Amino acid sequence: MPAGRPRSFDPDQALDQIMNLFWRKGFEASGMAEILEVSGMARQSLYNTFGDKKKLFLTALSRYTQMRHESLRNRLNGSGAFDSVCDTVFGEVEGSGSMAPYGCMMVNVAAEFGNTDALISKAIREYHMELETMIREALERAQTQGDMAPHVNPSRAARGIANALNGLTLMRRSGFDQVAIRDAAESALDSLTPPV
Amino acid sequence: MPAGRPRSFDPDQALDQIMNLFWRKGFEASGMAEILEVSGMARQSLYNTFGDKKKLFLTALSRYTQMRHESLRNRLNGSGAFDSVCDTVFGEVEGSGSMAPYGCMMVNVAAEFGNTDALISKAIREYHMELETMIREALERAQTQGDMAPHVNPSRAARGIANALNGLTLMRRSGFDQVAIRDAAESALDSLTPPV
DNA sequence: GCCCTTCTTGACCTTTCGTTCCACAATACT
DNA sequence: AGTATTGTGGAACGAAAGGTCAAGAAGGGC
Repeated sequence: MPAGRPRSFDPDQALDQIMNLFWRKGFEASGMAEILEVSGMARQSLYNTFGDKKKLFLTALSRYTQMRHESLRNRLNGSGAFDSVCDTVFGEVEGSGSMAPYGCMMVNVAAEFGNTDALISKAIREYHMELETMIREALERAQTQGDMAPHVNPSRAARGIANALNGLTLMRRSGFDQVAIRDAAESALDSLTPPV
Repeated sequence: MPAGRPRSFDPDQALDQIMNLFWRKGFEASGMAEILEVSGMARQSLYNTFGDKKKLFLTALSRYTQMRHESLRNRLNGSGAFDSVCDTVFGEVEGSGSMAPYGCMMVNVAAEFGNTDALISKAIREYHMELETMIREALERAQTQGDMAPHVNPSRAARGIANALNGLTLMRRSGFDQVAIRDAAESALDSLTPPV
C-alpha cells in the first residue's frame, strides 16, 4: 500500500472542534466556512475526510453520543447507585462533567430535526434509549442495595428522570436562573424519595 | 385618513400559517420562499406587513405564546385543580389541545437559539415563567381544595412539571414510542401522589 | 373625474450557501 | 531519480438565500 503526502491535521481533534460547533449552533446555522475555520483544515481535506455536510454532521453526532454515554456511565458507576443518579441529575444543573453550557446536543438536534430525517431520528432514539437504560439499571442496583424505596418502578422512573434530564439541559442552554433549574432537578428526584 | 387598495389577504390567518411553518421547521430552515407560499401573500405585502424575517419570527413567537397560554389556561381551569394538572401533562402525551405533533414551539426555539439572541431569550423566559406560574397556581388550588398531598411544595413541583412537560413535547416531536412518553408523563406526576 | 394612498406584481440585486475542479506540494516505493 | 499516491490551496461554480425597487392596480375622498 503506497503512501502519499502526510496529513497536516489530526482528524479526531478536528472532529471534536466541529462537533462543538454543531453542538452550539445546530446543523443549519453552522456554515461550512465556520466549520472549516474551527477545524483548522483545508476545504478539500475536509471533504476528503468526512464527506459532505450531512455526513459530517452524522459523524459528529455519533462522536457526541459516544462521549456523552461514556461520561454518564462513569458517573452512574460512582459512589452508591442511588447517589450516582442524583449526582447525574444535579450535574446537569451546573453543567459539570461532559456538558457544555449549550445543553445536550441530542436534545438540540431533536428539536431542530424533529422526525424529518430517518438517520437522525434513529440516532436520537438510540441515544435516548441508552440513556433510559443506564438510568434504569442504576435504579435497579439502588433498589437491590436498599438505597431506594421499593415502591418505585425503575423502568418508569428512569423514563421520568431521562425526560427531566433533557428538559434541564434545555433550561441551561437558554440561560435560565440557576435556582429554577435546581428546583426542577430536585423535583425530578422527589418521586424517588417518599416523604417522611 | 385616506384609504388605498384593500388587502387581498387576512393578516391573522397568514400569520397563523407562518407560525405553523416556523413551528415545524424552526427559523433557519424556513425559507422566505416557503413562508410566502404558506402565507399566500405577495412578497412585498409580507415585508410591508411584518417586516423582515427576524421581526416576522418574533411576531409568530408572540402569537404562539398567546395561543398556547390561552389553551393551557383553559385546561388548567377545568374540572378539579389537581385533575386539571394531570390532564395537562397527559394531554402532551397524545398531543391533544393546542399542540401540533411538532412539539412545543418555544422548546424548539430554545434549542435552536440557546442564549444567543436577547429578544428571543426574553420571549423564551417569559413563556416559561408563565407556564410555571400557571401550574403552580393550579397546584396551590389543588392543595387548598384538599386534592393534593400537603407535603408537596407547589412552587418547586410546578418547576418540575413544567420541565417535564417541555421534555414530553420533545419526545413527541421526535416520534417516540407512545408508551415511553406515557411512562415519562406518569413518572412526572408521581412526585405529587405519595405511595399508599 | 381626478388625485392621493395603499397594496400587488415581478424583475432584480447582493450575499452566502454547499460543493467541485484543478494545479501544486509532499511523501513512500522501486 | 522517477513515479505513484495522497494531501493542500485557491479559484470558481450553480443554486438559493434574504431583501429591494419601481411600475401598475384598486380602492376612497373631494
